[in-house]
Parts: sequence; C-alpha cells; structure tokens
Amino acid sequence: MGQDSPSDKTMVTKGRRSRTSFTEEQLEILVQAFSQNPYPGYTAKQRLAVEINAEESRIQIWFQNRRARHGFLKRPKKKLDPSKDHASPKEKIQDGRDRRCRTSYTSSQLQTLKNAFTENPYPGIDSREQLAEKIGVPESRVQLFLPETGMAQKDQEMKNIQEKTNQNTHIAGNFEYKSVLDLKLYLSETEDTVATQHVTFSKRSAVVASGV
DNA sequence: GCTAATCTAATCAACCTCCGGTTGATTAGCACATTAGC
Repeated sequence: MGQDSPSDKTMVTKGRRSRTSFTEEQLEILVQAFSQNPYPGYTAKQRLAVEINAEESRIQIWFQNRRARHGFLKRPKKKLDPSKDHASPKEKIQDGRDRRCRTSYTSSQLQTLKNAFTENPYPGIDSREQLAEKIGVPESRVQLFLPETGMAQKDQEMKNIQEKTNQNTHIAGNFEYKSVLDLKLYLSETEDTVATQHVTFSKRSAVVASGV
C-alpha cells in the first residue's frame, strides 16, 4: 500500500529516521534469536535491545522485516481453542501474556498529541522525538499513537465521509468529486501536490481529508 | 466497548557497489487488519 504518488514520496521521506545499521555481532545475536523464536514477546525484545544496545522498536522492525522476507506464514485469522495444543509457535508465544503494558495517556498528553496530529499528520522523526520528550513517552508510542488518535471520533468522521460517498460525493481539500478518477484528473490538471495526499483512502488520510 | 499493541503486506529509500540487491523505515489495513488490556 503506501505511497505511490510523487507528492506522497516527498511527504513520507521528509524526516525519515536514519537507517540503522546493525553490526555483524548485533546481527548474529538477532539471527540466533530469530531462529529460536521468530515472534518474541515484549520482554524478549527488551532483553535483546539491551543485549545489542539498540532500541526495542528497532528490534521489532527487524523481526517484522525478517518474518516478511523469510517466508513466515500469515498470522492465522481463526481464534484458537486454548484447550487444544495445536497452536502455531507464534500463537504459543504471542498469546497476550507478553505484550507491552498498555499505555494510558493523560488528558494533557492526549491534547498535545491531538494538536500535533492536527498540525501535521505525518511528523518526521525529529518532531516525533520532540513530542515524545515533551509528553514523556517513548518515540515509538508517538509514532503509533498519531494515526490512531481518537479512533471513536475518527470512526464518526469516517462515517460522515462514507455518508458523503453514498451521496456520490467525496471531498479532498476544497475539491468535491464523484470518483477517484475525477480526483486524479483534477490533480493532474491542477498539479495540486498538497491535495494529492487525499487520494489514498486510509485512516490517516481520511482524517487529513476531513480536516481534523 | 474502546483502543493500544501487534501483526502482515506493500512500498519507499539508504547503502553498497555499479545498477540492482539487500534491508531498515514507513504506511495501510475497508462491506472497516487482529488481539487483548483497561
């Protein structure tokens, strides 16, 4: 999914975290850990992070990428019967007992995050780190939090957008259109790079489009 | 029930090295990802 328009590329590239380069020793440890367990829990990732002196969020990304590139099976959608012992290794490990503690935000933290999201739904690494420091949570939580801010509120906004859709009308910025083709045509005519971000239909872009 | 945490999949982009392969980072998820804690 992701970014398939030039303006999106620009938008996303801005403020990207610099590429982490793991040393051979770090990789050796990671590969070994992966071979033992491709779905480590939170504490295992924390332990690894300490062991190789890296952020836990980088470990998580490394495991995600490794799973994706080494032919690991999709997460099964079906819920497993706990009485059965047929659980896949992943399910045995990721059964909810070793998750990061759920982060709960204070109202002032929430307000700060919401304000930041309103100002910029695609903050770069610098902004995220500043924000993280400001509200006292890890940067990885800020990165995850932003697109999900106020989901109940956004759901309502999504429904509002859907209502518009049902009325055969969509909105991108100040432009109303009846189909994505119309919008693409409009964008190609106007070269409105700002509006291009509204082409993708996603949680985040819907919020952007609705002006939250 | 709401929503943070986590997942897969797709894609972008930096790096190494020589132009494409490898791999870290980011984003979306849709007749609305799934799982699980509060």
